[in-house]
Amino acid sequence: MTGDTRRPHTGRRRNEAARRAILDVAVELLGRTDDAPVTIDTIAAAAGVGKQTIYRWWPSKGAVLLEAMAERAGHDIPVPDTGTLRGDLDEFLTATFRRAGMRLTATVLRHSMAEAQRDQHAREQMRAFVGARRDVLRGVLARARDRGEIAPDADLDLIVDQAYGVLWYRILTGHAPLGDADASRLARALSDQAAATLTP
Amino acid sequence: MTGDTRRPHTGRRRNEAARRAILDVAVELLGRTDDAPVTIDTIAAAAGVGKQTIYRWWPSKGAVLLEAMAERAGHDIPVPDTGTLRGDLDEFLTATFRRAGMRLTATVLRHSMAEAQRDQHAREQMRAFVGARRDVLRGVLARARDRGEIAPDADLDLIVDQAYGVLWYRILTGHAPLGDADASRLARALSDQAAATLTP
Amino acid sequence: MTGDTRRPHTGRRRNEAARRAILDVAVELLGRTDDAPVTIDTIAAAAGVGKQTIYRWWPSKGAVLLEAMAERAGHDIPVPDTGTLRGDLDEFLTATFRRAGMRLTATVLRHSMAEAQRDQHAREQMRAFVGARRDVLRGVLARARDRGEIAPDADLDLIVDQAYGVLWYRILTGHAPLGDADASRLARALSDQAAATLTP
Amino acid sequence: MTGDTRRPHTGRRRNEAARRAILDVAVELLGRTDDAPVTIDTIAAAAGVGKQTIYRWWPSKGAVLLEAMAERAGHDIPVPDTGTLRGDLDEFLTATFRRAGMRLTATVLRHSMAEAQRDQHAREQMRAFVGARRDVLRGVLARARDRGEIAPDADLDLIVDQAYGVLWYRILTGHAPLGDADASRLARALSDQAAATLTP
DNA sequence: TTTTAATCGAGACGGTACGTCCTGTCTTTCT
DNA sequence: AGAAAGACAGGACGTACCGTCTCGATTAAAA
Repeated sequence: MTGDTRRPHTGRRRNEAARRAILDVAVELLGRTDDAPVTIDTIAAAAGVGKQTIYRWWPSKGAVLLEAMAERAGHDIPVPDTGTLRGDLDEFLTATFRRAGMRLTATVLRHSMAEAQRDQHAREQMRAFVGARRDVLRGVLARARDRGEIAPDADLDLIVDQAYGVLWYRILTGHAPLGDADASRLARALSDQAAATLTP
Repeated sequence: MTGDTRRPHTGRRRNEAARRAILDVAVELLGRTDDAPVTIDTIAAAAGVGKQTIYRWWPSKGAVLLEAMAERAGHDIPVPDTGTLRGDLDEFLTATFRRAGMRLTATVLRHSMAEAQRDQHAREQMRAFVGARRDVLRGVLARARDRGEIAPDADLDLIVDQAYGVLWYRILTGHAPLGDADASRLARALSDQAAATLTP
Repeated sequence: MTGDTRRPHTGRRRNEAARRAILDVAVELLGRTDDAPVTIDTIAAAAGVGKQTIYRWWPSKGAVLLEAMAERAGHDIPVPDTGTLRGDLDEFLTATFRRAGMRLTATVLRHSMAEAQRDQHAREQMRAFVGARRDVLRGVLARARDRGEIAPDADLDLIVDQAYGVLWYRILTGHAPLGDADASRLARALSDQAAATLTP
Repeated sequence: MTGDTRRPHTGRRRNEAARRAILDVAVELLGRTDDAPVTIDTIAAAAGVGKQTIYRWWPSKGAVLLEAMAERAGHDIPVPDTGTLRGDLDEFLTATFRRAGMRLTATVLRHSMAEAQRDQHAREQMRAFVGARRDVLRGVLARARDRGEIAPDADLDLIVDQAYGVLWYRILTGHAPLGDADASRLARALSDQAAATLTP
């Protein structure tokens, strides 16, 4: 194969430090409890960056915010392997709820979801983020199915929705916190639900 | 004894027609699919009303939107009475999902929840709205408990959270529609949860 | 002629106290040095009067302001009679400059003239007020002409304009105060001017 | 030695075309006979400019209007040099009255003076404008003094005040136009005043 | 004495302008 | 070519004011 399509890319290369600063500042500003709205000018100023540098790499404000959110809220929830569905769910939901229950993360998630309702780019990124988290949880359930812990007619997507539904609903309305006990109780209820057969 | 709460109230009285027009227009504009954001100027113009008339009665744009939303989304979901928890839940969730699944209502709910994340007044009104809907569903569960259909240690709040959690989660992320089958399956799962004792 | 078009005018009569309060408050507010604009709401509130009571009797804000101004600034400048033009002018201009030089009056005049540039009613009332003051001064000059103190070809209108021109110019631009010495010097210059014949 | 006042000034530079458009539009709108008040929104729209671009460079509406006025009304009145005070005054006042008597200019002057009564910034700019015009006329008088045409005790400021006083007084009240004959007669009267000694 | 009509204080209303803020683009200079 | 600085067009925000329109209460002449 001779076709070397490598383009030399003349000119200055993207400044990775700026990218980091922008995303870090975005998370920090999004996480503020005071209702001061997060603006591009604020982000640029706090990151010591020109506005154009932001718009060169992201299509809109929402896109920046959502990428910042996804970075923070998506990673480092380990995929558990306790051997039982209930154990796996308990561990996973506890870790997930703990993370989402942190004040900073919760605020970031709240405002990101709000942004996703207005900004098309943010909407798509939220879709991708949510899809990725769902896939992880579905993976846990799929493993349990392979172990025979799950009824063949169980609606796994609904179970995933129940888990993340409780999480987002509480974060967005703030009517109750996300506690460890809630995670455990929910884990038990959902594993029971997954095991139940449809025939009454 | 007639309660003499007579207040003299000198001066012109609030124009009820204007109030209606404002809320109606707000819902109509909120429900538009095109992502043109709903503006106070737009509402005022479309309702044939001065901006000050809006700000005289509502503290912020979000407050208007939330009141309009609550009026539309809260009412006319009947409280069922089939005699069984599962039947009641099925009926209630089916009606609720159907309503929330309507394109107009869903759009209104989405943007209302987004607004509630930025606007303090909207936030409080969303809290009240969500609380009222939860109370209705809790009432259904409480009646079932009186009939002995519910385990004494069941966490009713968590059950309510799952029901509305699934609803909001799907509306906000749009990853799946709210179908009748979903409502029924969820009704069955939740009634089973409620009935289950902790000691398996 | 039998047509008695007298309409008896049943109903409540105009409240003279309210009229006085409105005009007094208008002068007081107009005379404030702080640049807070004088509004109808402010006048009404300070006079303890409803806005409609103002608009029932005056066609616009400017009309109220101008009437208030005219009341204050027009009266009680006595028409002098010293026997000579120079003496009359000195007395009249000194009294006029003293009155117009008072801080309160000056501020009222300034803002009235400004109002007269925007408000049609105010404009007409200013025209009438200015005309009346000019007539008084022209009267002084006419008397002097009857005494033979004035050249036949003197332009009395121009002399009047010079006198009031200096007054308004200084009030409006504030570049110099209106002092007694100015009045006297101007009186002398203008009486000389009136006496001079055109043929050099 | 070249003064090295080099300031790097990074960033986009002020758009001179926008500045011109704003001032031109301001004059044009100020000069309209219909009494529609001149609005910042109107100026911005007619100049094809965002409102912020106006407020970035001028502190208030009045400041824009006054700068536009000063540009139009101040320039191109030549300083005469006929050799005699009377000739100089005649030429200067005739040119000045002609310019101020133009319908457009008169309207602009009227509304500018009105604005200067309410707006602090406009007030200061009016002060500067008036001062500059006075200085020019004082220059004419000073030259005549050097030629020995003026009495040592003449009050030159009062003479200047009479000239501009008549101008503004007529423009603002509109009780008489500014004609060439008025200018000439005033020129003669004022030159006589300047020449007269106090002790006749 | 009752009726009728006009005025009053209070205050909501439609409309318009204000001056601020924010978005996403464009321009300039430097690296 | 990328970056910081910052001006730009556009447009929404929430406030202020104008002049009009109720509302219930008051006051005076007419019936």
